Formats: sequence, structure tokens, C-alpha cells
Amino acid sequence: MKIATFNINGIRARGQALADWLDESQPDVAMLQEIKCVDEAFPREPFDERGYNVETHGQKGFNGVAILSKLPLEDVSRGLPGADDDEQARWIEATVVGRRAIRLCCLYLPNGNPAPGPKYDYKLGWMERLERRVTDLLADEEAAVVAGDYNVIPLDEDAARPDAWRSDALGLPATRDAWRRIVNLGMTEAYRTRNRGRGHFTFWDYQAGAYDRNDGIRIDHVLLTPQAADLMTDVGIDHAIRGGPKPSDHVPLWVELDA
DNA sequence: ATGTCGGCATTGTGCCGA
Repeated sequence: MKIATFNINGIRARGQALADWLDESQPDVAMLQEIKCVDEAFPREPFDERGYNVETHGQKGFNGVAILSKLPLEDVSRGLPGADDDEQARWIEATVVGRRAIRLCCLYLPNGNPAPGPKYDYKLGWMERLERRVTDLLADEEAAVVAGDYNVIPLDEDAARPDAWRSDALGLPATRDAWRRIVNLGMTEAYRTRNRGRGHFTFWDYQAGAYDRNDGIRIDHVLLTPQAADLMTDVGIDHAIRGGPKPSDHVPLWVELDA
């Protein structure tokens, strides 16, 4: 089962690029972030035609997440637990059952800039809630994939110019500490099991020819519970589509699970 | 740091968020 995450930066602006990528990459599951529309405005037809079930958790203008799946999506839950007053649409989870059941958690973690400030406080609070949700997922002892745009640069090697991000909300020590606390609960960070060193990115700014200069950062991640990590057979980044027509500023990251 | 983009409010363009 191929499971991908992709921050598409606006579903309505990305229709063709997203459809083309689905046709080429053929994921069984695509977890999408920044759909930037309400549920009723999500264009379902291109995905219906391709045999995907669609579940969305949208919001007007900003944020918004969705899961596309060729298998039925069961037990869908919207919103990250732990703050009833949180109005931002950044979390949706569901279960797919192939040969094995897989819990899919799709997240769009807050950017947090400018830091310090209320937006950064919200980011750190959201990461505390994520830590609690991951703790519960691990206690379930089942296969779960927690994937999305984390807006976290885990280490200096995950940025072309690490110095530029040291005081940014994506790279501050407190951000990296919170990330490490989550991973260290017992999750496997999929991409780094097979790829080491510099130059592996999932995001390039639209400005200043960042993609052409490979001036990127690695901020989209897939975390796996042990039961999911034991099923992983491959992982990759579809970076080439960043150079295609009307690209998102992020590219897809995917894992293959024997499930 | 800034060579950009998407969506909104709004009809020509400036703001926000990233």
C-alpha cells in the first residue's frame, strides 16, 4: 500500500497538477494539506473518477486537510484532540483496511511565525497535543501513519542554509525539542531510515529561484508506529514535480507498506 | 532575504499567510 502526503497549497489552484501526480505516482492513499477551502467547495469529481474516496476537514481561505483513499475510509475523526476551542482545520484521521488495518493521521502543523509571539505559542501548544495523540496511538499497538506538513526542520542537515532558519519558528531549538519528544516516544521517521546527509528537501520557496538552486528545507514528514514501521518496504520524495507547471511549493513524500 | 503564490474582499488592488 502506497501512502503519500502532499501539501498542495490550494486544491482549487492545484487541480491539474494534483491529478497528473496521482496518475503518475498512483498512491493508494494521499493525505493532503492546505486545501484552503470549505468542505462543500472541495472539487471531488477528478478524484471520484480516479476511484478515490474523499474525506475532508476544510476551512475558508486557510489550512484544511483531506484524505484520498482507494479503499474505504472508516472511523473518520476531525480535529486534533485537546482543545475544544481550536477552530483551525489541521487534523483528520481515518482507518483503511487492506491485508492489514492502518490508521491514517493527516496533519498540517502550525507554521508559528513570527516567533516569539502568539502564533508560536499556538504552534508549541499544538505540538503538545500532538505528543499526547501519538502517545495514545502507540498505546494502541497498531499500525499507524502520522504524516503531513510538520513545519519542522529537524536538524541543520535538513536545510540548504541552516543559519537562515535558526531563529525561525521552523528551526528554533524549542521547535526541534518538541519534535524530538514526539519521535522519541517510539515513532520511526520514515525518510531518514533510508536516506542520510544533506540535500533532501520537500519544500522550496517560490521566491528567488529557490528550487533551481536547491535552496530547500525538509519539513514534510511521515512518522510510523512500530507496527507500521515493520511493514515499510520503501520511501521516497517526488521532487521532480516541483519543476513542473503550476507547482505547489511542497512536493509529495510517500511510503510503501506491505499491508 | 525576498526575484512568489493563493485566497480574500472587492472590481483593481492591497492585505494576509506562508
